[in-house]
Amino acid sequence: MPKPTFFNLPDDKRARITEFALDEFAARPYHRASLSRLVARAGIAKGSVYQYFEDKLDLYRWLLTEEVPRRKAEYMRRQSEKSPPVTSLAGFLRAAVLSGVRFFLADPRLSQLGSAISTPTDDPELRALYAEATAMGHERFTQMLTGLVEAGQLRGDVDPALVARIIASVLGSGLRDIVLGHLGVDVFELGRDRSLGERLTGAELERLVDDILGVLVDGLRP
Amino acid sequence: MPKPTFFNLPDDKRARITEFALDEFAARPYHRASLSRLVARAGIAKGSVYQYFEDKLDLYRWLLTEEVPRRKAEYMRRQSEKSPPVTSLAGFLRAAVLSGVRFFLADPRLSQLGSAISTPTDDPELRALYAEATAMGHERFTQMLTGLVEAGQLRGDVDPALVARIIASVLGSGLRDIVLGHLGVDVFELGRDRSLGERLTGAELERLVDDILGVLVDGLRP
DNA sequence: CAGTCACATGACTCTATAGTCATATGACCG
DNA sequence: CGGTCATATGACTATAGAGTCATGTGACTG
Repeated sequence: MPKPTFFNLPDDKRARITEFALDEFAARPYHRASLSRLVARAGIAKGSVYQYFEDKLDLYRWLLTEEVPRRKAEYMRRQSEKSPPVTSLAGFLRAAVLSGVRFFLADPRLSQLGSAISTPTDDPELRALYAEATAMGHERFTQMLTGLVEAGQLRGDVDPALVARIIASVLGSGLRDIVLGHLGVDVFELGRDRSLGERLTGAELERLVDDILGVLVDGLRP
Repeated sequence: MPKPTFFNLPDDKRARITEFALDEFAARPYHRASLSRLVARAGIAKGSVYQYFEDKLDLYRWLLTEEVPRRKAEYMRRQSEKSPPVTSLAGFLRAAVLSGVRFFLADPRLSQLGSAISTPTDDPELRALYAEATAMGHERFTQMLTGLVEAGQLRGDVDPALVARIIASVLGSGLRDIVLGHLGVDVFELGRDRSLGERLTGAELERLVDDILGVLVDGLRP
């Protein structure tokens, strides 16, 4: 947890530091992210970081478990207000896929950071952090699927936890790879130049999502 | 490319160095892997590494583009000799999934290294290396799928390259996550203690694969 | 005005890395 | 035996990172 000093900071200064921290930790894996570079860019002294946070991991943990989820939830809330509630499998998945891609394109930094929790790491401390963050999302997702099975919208002959993992792998890293492959760019390029994401028109996006959904819902059989 | 000196080495010495190099680069992402640790474990001098290779990347590139594919191809060849040739979609996918999981469990080190090519990286040199290695596999896979469409085994209304990506995401990182989630272990734990993989019995494996295939082939609809 | 308190600073320590290089070893040859 | 050539070595250099700490600053207070 950040120290009180961090929250006592003037809003604009705290916001500026947060932005540069998001930049730094989204652009590089944790161990390659550099506090020296962060402070140089943000225009603060090295020692100040340790006035605000316990250490590097404390800063990263705060971004990952507080700041990113807060921003993502806000984004998702705004999205879901625009569209009607869904009950069908296709509707549920369509909403999930579309908002996933849109969030991804809207702020690649955030989803890059968010997706870090599903990458394997050799560092035990990071692993614990990632496991904690992953477990929350996975459990909520499995519950939603169980609801769909009970409503007769989803085949019930397969373990919902397994189905959750399959869908998660397609909609998680899989979706990222598909969109990036379609755009012909790399996550880190996208992070540096957000306008690259605008290459994907609304119509192309719908087409892409419908194709993925078609395969997920109806399978690969002709 | 390794220097001639490396290939002039006595077979057992070269093999020992290769083993420790596989250990080191499988256990840690490239930038966290340490040549100092490698030479300490392998019992050679730091300078010797530079008698054998241009630099760290040269060693890593050799492992990734020569040694790992050679070993994987060997493994796959032995596997396919045991089973009859397949032409149906289900048969094709079943063989792909089963051999994928088995290879994964047989030597987590190799598949860990092999899967590194599909992880995003901020390092341009690594990205070029990974892109080269990925492109080869992806193209071959798309061609096989096109063949299945022509044989009427696979729906043809969706871009084969997209289907290839969906399947690849499920059978690639997705499959890894599913098996690991099922075992309740982590790739790096598995790499350190190979016996963990034996917790998954043959029957459980078949069941798991059939479930994944069922979802892939028939879709999520009840 | 003197004192206190929260915050800011950047030079510094400690540690680890990739890569270098002068020197040594030892097998083989004339 | 003397010399040459491939190979081995580990102390050393250069670089970069996280984290520390003594010192400074400036606003508010009695």
